[in-house]
Amino acid sequence: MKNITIKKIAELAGVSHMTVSRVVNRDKYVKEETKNKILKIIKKYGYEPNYFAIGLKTKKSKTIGLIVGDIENPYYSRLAKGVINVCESLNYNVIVCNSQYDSELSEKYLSMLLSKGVDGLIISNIDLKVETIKNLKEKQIPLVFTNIKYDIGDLNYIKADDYYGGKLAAEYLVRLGHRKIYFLRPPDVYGAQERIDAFKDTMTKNKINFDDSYFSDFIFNEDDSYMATKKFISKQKDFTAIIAGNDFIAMGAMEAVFDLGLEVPGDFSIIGYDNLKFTKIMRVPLTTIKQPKYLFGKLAAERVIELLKRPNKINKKKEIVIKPELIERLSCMSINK
Amino acid sequence: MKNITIKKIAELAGVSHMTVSRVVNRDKYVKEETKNKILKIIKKYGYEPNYFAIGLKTKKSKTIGLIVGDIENPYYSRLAKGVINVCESLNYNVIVCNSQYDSELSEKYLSMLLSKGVDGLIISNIDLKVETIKNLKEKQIPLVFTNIKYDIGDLNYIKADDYYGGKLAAEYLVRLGHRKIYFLRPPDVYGAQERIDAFKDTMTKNKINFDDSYFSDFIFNEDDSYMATKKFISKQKDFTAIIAGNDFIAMGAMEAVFDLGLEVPGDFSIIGYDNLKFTKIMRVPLTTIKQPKYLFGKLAAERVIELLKRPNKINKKKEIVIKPELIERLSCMSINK
DNA sequence: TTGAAAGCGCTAACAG
DNA sequence: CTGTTAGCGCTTTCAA
Repeated sequence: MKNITIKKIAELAGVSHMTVSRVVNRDKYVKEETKNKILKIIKKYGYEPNYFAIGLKTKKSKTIGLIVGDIENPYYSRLAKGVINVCESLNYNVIVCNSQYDSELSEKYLSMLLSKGVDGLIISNIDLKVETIKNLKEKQIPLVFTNIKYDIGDLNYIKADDYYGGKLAAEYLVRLGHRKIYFLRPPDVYGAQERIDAFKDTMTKNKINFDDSYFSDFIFNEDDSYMATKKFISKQKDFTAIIAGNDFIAMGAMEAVFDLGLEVPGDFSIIGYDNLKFTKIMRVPLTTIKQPKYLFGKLAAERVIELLKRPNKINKKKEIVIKPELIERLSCMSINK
Repeated sequence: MKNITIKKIAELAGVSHMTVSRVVNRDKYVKEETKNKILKIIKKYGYEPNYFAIGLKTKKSKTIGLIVGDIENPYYSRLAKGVINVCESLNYNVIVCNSQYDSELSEKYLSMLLSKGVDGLIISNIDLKVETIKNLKEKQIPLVFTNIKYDIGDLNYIKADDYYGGKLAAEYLVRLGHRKIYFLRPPDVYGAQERIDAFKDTMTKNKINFDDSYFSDFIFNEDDSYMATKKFISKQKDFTAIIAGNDFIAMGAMEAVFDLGLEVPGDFSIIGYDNLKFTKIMRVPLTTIKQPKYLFGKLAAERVIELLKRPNKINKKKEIVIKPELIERLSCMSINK
């Protein structure tokens, strides 16, 4: 019943297995008549070519590997959707690995993916060892990074213009008259530093003083953010605005402000980052910076598949940069007199 | 440089490739000395056994297939995280397919997964043809369904007690004194009907009249819900509560109520379903029914891997039922005098 | 404890 | 247009 092989089909059709192979692979050199006959038998017995045998010969898996930080985070799940939808429409499957932001785990999953012969790799915001990347390059495997950057030449990137995004947020608050702006730092992901740089540059350009006390430690989730916000507010009373490293951080910050009996945006203007879905239905709809996450995934998938179809391009660098966008809602207000 | 095979390692070590195979597979019948020598060479040349060759012989892929409705939906992404984390910790990878709630696509992805020789399958809330399921059963492939049910015996399920969940919601509102409760119906996923039944039973038991006008059409997302809510409120003025089929539906409903200049819970009590993360930071923190989504994924993965290790159990039915839980927040109020 | 032989199911290369 | 041969890289079986 099971395991119908190409040979059995050939036998049943009274031809050699090669003729069957040709039919399966749509080779044109098969007589119409023989072809139809074989097709009928294939259908009747539900023959499916053996994936491993094909892989063994062709070294192709029709599978793409995707490593993300945390698939539950809407940022990644939307990106993953972009990747999966594109891949599936082109008859590739995607193995999703959840690194939990752990770079050792990332390395482990990477080697699992490699050993499964994935045809291409999309690595999202994960920090790998430079040595690992170099190995990957040597292996000539199509490789696209999203929102991360390495000091190695000729890699493929899909990334947001984070400096620009950071500037968008900082300039907006400054324009609203804010001078003392607290920065709740996101984890040390790619882009974080550029956004901090943009903040500092904006402050400097506008002749606003600031120092290290304007920056929190790394904040990993909304609970961290809640604590950090309560802490800084209790210490310093003259801040009027908060830049949150991402929307979850903004969420925690907003909760903290409310729990202290203060108002958003009355006492604190808050701006987030990412424009996750929930931001528009928050207690105070959140002003934030929009990142096209689905697009990151889609472009990354398209690029990786292009690369695997044209191996000569693999070592050509390509960088696609996407501009983020300010989404104004109600969590920021002007304090200009 | 590339493609170091077992034979090359054998040659380098001056043994047969079988001895290398034994070392790789931790067979004990290898002299300590030879073993170490081979291990050293393996490490030196970075030898990795070829996945396809192994698969061709063993028919095992160390891969699990997961089909979800929409990976971007927090319900599925959290479930997927449960699946992925468990699988990865046991050295399985997972191919994630995004069916977009389309049952034809689901069938297509299913056959892609099958042709890739996945060792097991987790199918989440997706409606497949009964015939397809039967085929799957014949193939003896480990198979676990989450939150869906078929009229075929001896299948493996991980599911929530949806009747109980529905009852929880309905009884809660009735207890608060509500009599005219509008039901915003979720898409026709598994469990939806049981929750509606629970609602009807609760109403009947409490001698509360209701009819078809108490139920909306199927609602697929927050925008649908927004429209549907505006519509029913404009028509009927005496409803005091809304049961939303899921939290996104509740989100749309709440927006609509506010946009009509009405209050939650003052004019309408709203209860959601799922307890997604964002519900606690909504404009009015949402009372909802908690479903342990990570647990669904975790249990499904554990079960599927158990099954593939004990093939004799594959056709034994097992149903794990999880009780949902009421999470009281601020979106419902008592109207008892 | 080790090795030789066979073969998993397919495709590439060539011959007819 | 069709068939033969060889071999991808490994494991299973059996023999030594």
